[in-house]
Amino acid sequence: MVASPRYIALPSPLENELHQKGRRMTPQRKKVLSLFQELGSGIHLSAEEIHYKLTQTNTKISLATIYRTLRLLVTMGFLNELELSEGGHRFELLSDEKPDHHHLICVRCGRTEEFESAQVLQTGKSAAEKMGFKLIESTLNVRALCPSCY
Amino acid sequence: MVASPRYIALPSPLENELHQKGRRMTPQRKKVLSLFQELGSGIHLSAEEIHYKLTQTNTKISLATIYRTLRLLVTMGFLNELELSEGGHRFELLSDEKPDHHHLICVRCGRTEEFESAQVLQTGKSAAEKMGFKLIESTLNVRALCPSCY
DNA sequence: GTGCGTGCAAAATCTTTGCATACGC
DNA sequence: GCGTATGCAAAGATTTTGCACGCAC
Repeated sequence: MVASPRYIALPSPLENELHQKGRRMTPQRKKVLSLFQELGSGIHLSAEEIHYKLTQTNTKISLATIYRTLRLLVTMGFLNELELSEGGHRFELLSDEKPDHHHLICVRCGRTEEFESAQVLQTGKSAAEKMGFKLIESTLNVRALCPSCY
Repeated sequence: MVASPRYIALPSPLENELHQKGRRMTPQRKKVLSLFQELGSGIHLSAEEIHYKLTQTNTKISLATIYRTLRLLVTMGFLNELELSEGGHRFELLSDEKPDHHHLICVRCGRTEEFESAQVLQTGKSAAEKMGFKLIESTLNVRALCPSCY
């Protein structure tokens, strides 16, 4: 399946958001978000990996700033924080094209595939309603072994 | 028929498992598993919480031993390791009665409820099949706000 | 110019590990 | 008694924070 990359609007949504809250667009923040956008919405990165990749491209940024930026971007809804397995959290770009995507994780090699399911959203919704909770999101993690690992 | 009140010390499943692998049942391991069994299968504990609770009941056990024991019990299939939110991993007793249970988590106060869903199992199964993976388990995490938090 | 953001290093968490001792079997 | 398990403390790994300086606006 070939999902054609969609073009993003002219004024950066991140910049707009920041300015509305009296905060600033900086080269570091731009770089972190750009990295995710270049790699696409199916990619999961750790703070260390982001640091490494940006350093490779001659971007000067400290790990502390990356952590602060990641927290900011998650709070603002640009990134999603994942807790799939050991070795620290990972982050992925949130995309309107895939509002309801889930993870199929190979427990041996860590390979991760995404899939979508409207059913899951419905299940989460009714579970939340039944207990009087207000749904934010549902995430299905499927732990499995990939073809190469069994 | 009523036999004389003789108490036969039945070896616990954990003890059996351990002996089969040339390992040992120790008071510490007994205590950790007992704690989970006393609290029931819907309870999620962190290593620190386990340490605190056992220390409260005059059990002498080090945090390092708790970490080692938790890893052991997860490997042996007695406990399940959860990565629901920040602040470290949590563990829960695995129970045959609830093979397919999921989590409804309040993102503000951390309150966690469990629910079951055959649908989810099916969704995970077909996702795994479609990619040629072999399913181990599916876990649905529903992030939400509980009635007290909104 | 104001005050938010960054880099640096130290601190805070959470978890693992080396080693000598204790103890289950 | 043999060899695994434990306790302790130190080391690791990951993430946060205090502070002075720099820079976006």
